[in-house]
Amino acid sequence: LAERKTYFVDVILPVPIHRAFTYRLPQEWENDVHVGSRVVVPFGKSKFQTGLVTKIHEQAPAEYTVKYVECLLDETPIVTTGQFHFWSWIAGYYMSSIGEVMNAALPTNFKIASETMVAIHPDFEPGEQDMTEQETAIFEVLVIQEKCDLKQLIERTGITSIHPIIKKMFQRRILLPFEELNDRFTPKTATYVLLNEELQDPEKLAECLYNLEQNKRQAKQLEAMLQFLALGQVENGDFQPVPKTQLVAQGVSQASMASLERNGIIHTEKLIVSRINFDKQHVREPENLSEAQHKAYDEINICFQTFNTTLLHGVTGSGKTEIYVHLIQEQIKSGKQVLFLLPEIALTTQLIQRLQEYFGELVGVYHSRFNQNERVEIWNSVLENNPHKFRIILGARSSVFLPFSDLGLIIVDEEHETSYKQHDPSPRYHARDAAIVLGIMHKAKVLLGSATPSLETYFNAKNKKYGLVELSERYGGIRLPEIFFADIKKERAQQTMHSHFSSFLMEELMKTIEEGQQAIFFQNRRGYTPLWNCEVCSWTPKCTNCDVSLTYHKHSNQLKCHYCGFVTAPIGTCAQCGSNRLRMIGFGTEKIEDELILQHPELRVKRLDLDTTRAKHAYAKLLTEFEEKKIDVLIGTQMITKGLDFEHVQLVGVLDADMLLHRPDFRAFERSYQLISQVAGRAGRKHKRGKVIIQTADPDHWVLRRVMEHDYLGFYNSEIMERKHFLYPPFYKLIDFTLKHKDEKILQQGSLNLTRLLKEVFHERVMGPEKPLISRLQQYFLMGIKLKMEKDLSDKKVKEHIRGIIDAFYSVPSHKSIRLVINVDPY
DNA sequence: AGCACGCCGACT
DNA sequence: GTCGGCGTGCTC
Repeated sequence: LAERKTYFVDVILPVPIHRAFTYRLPQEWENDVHVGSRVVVPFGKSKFQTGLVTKIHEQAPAEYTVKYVECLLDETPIVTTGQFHFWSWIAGYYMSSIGEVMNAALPTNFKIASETMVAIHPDFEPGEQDMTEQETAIFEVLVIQEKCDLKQLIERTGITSIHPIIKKMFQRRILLPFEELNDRFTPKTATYVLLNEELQDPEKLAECLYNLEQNKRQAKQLEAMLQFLALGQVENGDFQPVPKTQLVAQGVSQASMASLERNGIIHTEKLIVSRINFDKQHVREPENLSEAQHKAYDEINICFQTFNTTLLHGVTGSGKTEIYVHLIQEQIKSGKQVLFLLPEIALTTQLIQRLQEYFGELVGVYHSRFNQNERVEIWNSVLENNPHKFRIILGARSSVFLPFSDLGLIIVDEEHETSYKQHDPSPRYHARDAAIVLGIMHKAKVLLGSATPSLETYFNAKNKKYGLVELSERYGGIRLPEIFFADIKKERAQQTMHSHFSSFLMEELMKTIEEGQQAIFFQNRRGYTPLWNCEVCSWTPKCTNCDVSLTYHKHSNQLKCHYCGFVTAPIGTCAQCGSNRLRMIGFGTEKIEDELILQHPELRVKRLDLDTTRAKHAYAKLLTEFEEKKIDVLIGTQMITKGLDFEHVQLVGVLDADMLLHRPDFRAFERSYQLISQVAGRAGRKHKRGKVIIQTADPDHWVLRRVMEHDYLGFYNSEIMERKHFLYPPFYKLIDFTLKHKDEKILQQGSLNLTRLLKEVFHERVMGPEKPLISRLQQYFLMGIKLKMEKDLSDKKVKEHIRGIIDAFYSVPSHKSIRLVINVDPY
């Protein structure tokens, strides 16, 4: 009798532990398990988790008793070996665990845990499928409960080994993971015209058309019907719904459609316009490139021969997108996959639509706030390298994690955007930098695009690490806006200020409105007043959980903490000295809105910031209203700077440039240059040059001068000198350590100890410990330590050292309760 | 990161 | 006397 081998699997679990977990594999799955298959495993005292198999072996661990794999979810891998390499790079470089990377990479619906909610599949028809006794038991619980997590389901049904059954029920589309509907991005609906059911039969349809033809009074209806049939016809002779707007565009009148509906031939329905499926019939050829665009396109291709990564530095409105489209087209022709990265907010814009018009269903949109089932669908489609679907992925930062196997090109649009850097849950990766590494792994080319490149990127391009292509001509000959300064200091002295508005700005606003045009006011701060201040003792109200002064929101009449969400009622008297002389310092979008309305009640003023776009559809609604000229002045935070083009914006006002410039952060000037240039780019139309007015107390500030002259290179040259002088990126690499603890004493001691340990290895490269700007967040005191390192230090060694130091740090009992956050390349 | 186990204060 | 606070240590 041959001896049976026992197999074990090493599994990645979504926990911040730098260790592999070994499980024993039941015999029944020995032949089906693969590296890259998901398994459900017991983890901890009473929980289940989804893990990913990284290794199959026969070495039984000696020091502990191994648990069994509970359920094998995939008979074929869902993650490629290439992805494992990429994940390890992310984990190593950004100092997170591989489990955390997995967590960021996999769509939620891939992960089944004890707390996963399941529900009955909406398409499930009762009686259609035979169910076992156990399946029926599960089903019945869900009939009553609608949704239920797996832990409860085990309790209610008494089935101990529930995962394999759930897995089958998912596959048979009886159940699905339950997902809360996301309000902000609910599916877009449109009215569609459909053929009535009985006319789907070709004979009936022919008869119907004949009848229409016979009756001269129904000529219009016949015409409408023929239009409809032409638009709706698909290859196999069936008819699909046609958008009503499309029929109207073809000249079909509402009246004839209504008649057809009355005669029982057609009907209309509100249908969801799918974001990922696109009608093949709309595919059209990309526009031809202008001469300048064509030149840039050729240069990019030349750069790609020598460089993995190339920067396309194109001024706003130079038509970078058209160049991207042509590059994508080339990749598609040679059968390659394309990844197109965009900042989170830009994903809601016209760009998606435009690409879908060119590439139809080859375009897939991958966005954390889209439906999770759609995400799984895209994942699987990319994984199987389906040549007809989702060859082009348009996505936010997390789309670098898709299972590409044949990637030819990665485009990172608006490369300088800070939202490419993940902040909160670890891994704190930068999608642009990760994309470059991904490109190298795939031998794919990477194109970075921006009108205002990050210093790092431009530095690399200048130093021949990346290719560089400049596109300085605006498409269609539209001129860059003219930029002026409103000297706040002077106007204050002359008393010509109208509250926060200079008379210069107001005069220009009135001119703009008289000409029937629109204006955008930019103030990068929401709320009403960021600071209340007692005139007597200079006390300010602060958050009880964070070391942050509270922002007053007038509309809700609340004092809010923008860091933890703490809310309290406004106070009339100083809590310290009891005086009632509280004055407001600074201003946010809300106050701008209020005062503009107060001064000009005739203007239609709206505000676009986090507070006004939280509600369902609010963002899209505001934009449409603005587009339709139902708003004269749109006041907004940086949300309005992102990739939106409005036809009628003639004036852009930057209300407080100084606030941007004087932030205590080494990137403040860079951010200011980028933000102001971006808002400025919103001004101007086909026939008239736009105007930008920047309110500042220091109109001679060199950064503002460079903005005014549209002189990126000049800005870059000065700023890069500063960076070099003060040992900042791109010359030096930064790693931030943040320690958190509820007890300030313990934190202080811990910070000093960690600093000492770091200094033993890194010496003068260690800065701190220092109280960060916000020294308390959500009841935790914070302490910061910075590491500034020469670029040529071995990254691997640096991180090995840091690992060792952290282990040494946590071996001290009193440090165990201190939380440590490491941020590599902080933004 | 969760989460169970375990040791000290304010309540029936 | 207990219920529950969150400090500590573990997860194959």
